[in-house]
Amino acid sequence: MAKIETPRPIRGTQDIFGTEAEAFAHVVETFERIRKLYRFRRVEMPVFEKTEVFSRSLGETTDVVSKEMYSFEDRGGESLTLRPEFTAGIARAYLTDGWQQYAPLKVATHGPLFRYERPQKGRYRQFHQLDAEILGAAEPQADVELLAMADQLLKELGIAEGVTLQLNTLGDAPSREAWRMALVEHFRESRDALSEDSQERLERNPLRILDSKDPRDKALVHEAPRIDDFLSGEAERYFLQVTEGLDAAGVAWHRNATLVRGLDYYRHTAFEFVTDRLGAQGTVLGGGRYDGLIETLGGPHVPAVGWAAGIERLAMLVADARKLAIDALDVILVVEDDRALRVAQQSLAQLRRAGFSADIVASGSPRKRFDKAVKAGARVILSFTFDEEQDQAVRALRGPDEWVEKIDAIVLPLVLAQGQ
RNA sequence: GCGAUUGUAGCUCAGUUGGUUAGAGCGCCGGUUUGUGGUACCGGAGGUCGCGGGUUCGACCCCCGUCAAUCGCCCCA
Repeated sequence: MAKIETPRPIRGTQDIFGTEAEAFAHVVETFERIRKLYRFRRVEMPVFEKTEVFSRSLGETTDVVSKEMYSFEDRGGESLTLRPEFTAGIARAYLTDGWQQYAPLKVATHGPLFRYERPQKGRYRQFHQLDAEILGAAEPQADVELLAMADQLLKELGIAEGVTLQLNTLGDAPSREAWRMALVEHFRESRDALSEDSQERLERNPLRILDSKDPRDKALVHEAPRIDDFLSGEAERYFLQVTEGLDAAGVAWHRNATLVRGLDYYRHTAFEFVTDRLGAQGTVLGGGRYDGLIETLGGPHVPAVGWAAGIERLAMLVADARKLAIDALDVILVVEDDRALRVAQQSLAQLRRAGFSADIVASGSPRKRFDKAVKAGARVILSFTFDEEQDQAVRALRGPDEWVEKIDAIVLPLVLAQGQ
């Protein structure tokens, strides 16, 4: 007889369980609470979109679009793509669902995203992000508000220590373009001294050379032209207002003039919250301003800012910090004699209805059940045995008096009512 | 796509320079002890040693291939 082979999980997907799942839920719950404090509206977005939603807005040459998208044809022959990020889909909805009427609009969401990449620590093919966006707001105050929210989120998760906010400006479109050309010129001069990867980047995405980890590149990056020398007066003023706003809001930040973002649509403010506690995947939350994005989807000029945070990465930090409350179990029921099973089941149902978290041990060798119950770590152990003389089940409780009292008030009447 | 490391019981791992029938702890199941008890002991189920080739009288061990996981490069949250 042929053995049935168990299907394996898809590479880069995760089955999250136990402490990790609790940490994951804790991150999402904290985010939900905080986004309400900042008055961000909850939105639910589709997990897939027409491929062009992403290919147009992220830039055809970016790695995400050119080699990391899960794209497929549906039965109608249309090219669809599992979302690799939230922003593009939200921008699309802003146009197609008439959200322009609510501008400036603050929205928040979270859920799974998909990128075909080699999995490693803190990086998965199906991963999960929190996301917050402000659409239709050109003021630096919007950037500040978003960053303050991110900062508070990390603090309330108890993981702010060792996480720093790296902040930069990419300038407006003319500033960014002038800087880009100067960078290309600078790196071309010493092209042969660059790493192989960076020689490639020089053609495709020269800004990325700036945050290369290769020591050969680092030397050249050190002497590279800085964005500050290319900022227009307006761009400079904008950045100043952001940093002053952060100072006023009490959000600590560090200028990082070599911080760039991977996607084409970013302008002005760019930022990352970074830690060194997660190996190579140190970015825990990242985003910036994307004033040009909505135009690439055929819409009007709509200034916007947003960020996304990796839930898995946040959850790993939370778990490290052991900030999680263990599952509270109020009462564990033990059926030490199967003749007491009915009363136990009755009690279990009533206790749960009364709001106690409760579980039951009623299988395996009866003489070993009590030990199992003890190991469950409940506040109260409620044991059911059978009295031969009275010919009925009897209960016994152990635990702190106030708990025993409350629980017995529910259980005792059920025991007394047996057989009536 | 590239590199490094690792694949032995449900889990965590031993397994000598290649040598009889591959082990332990935990967990699970059963029994004994105790008898209001987180004890101790005994027993049981569970392995094609990731998969496929090769070398050898003989492979968990050596060689090749392959798959997977982990970590890193790239890229990103």
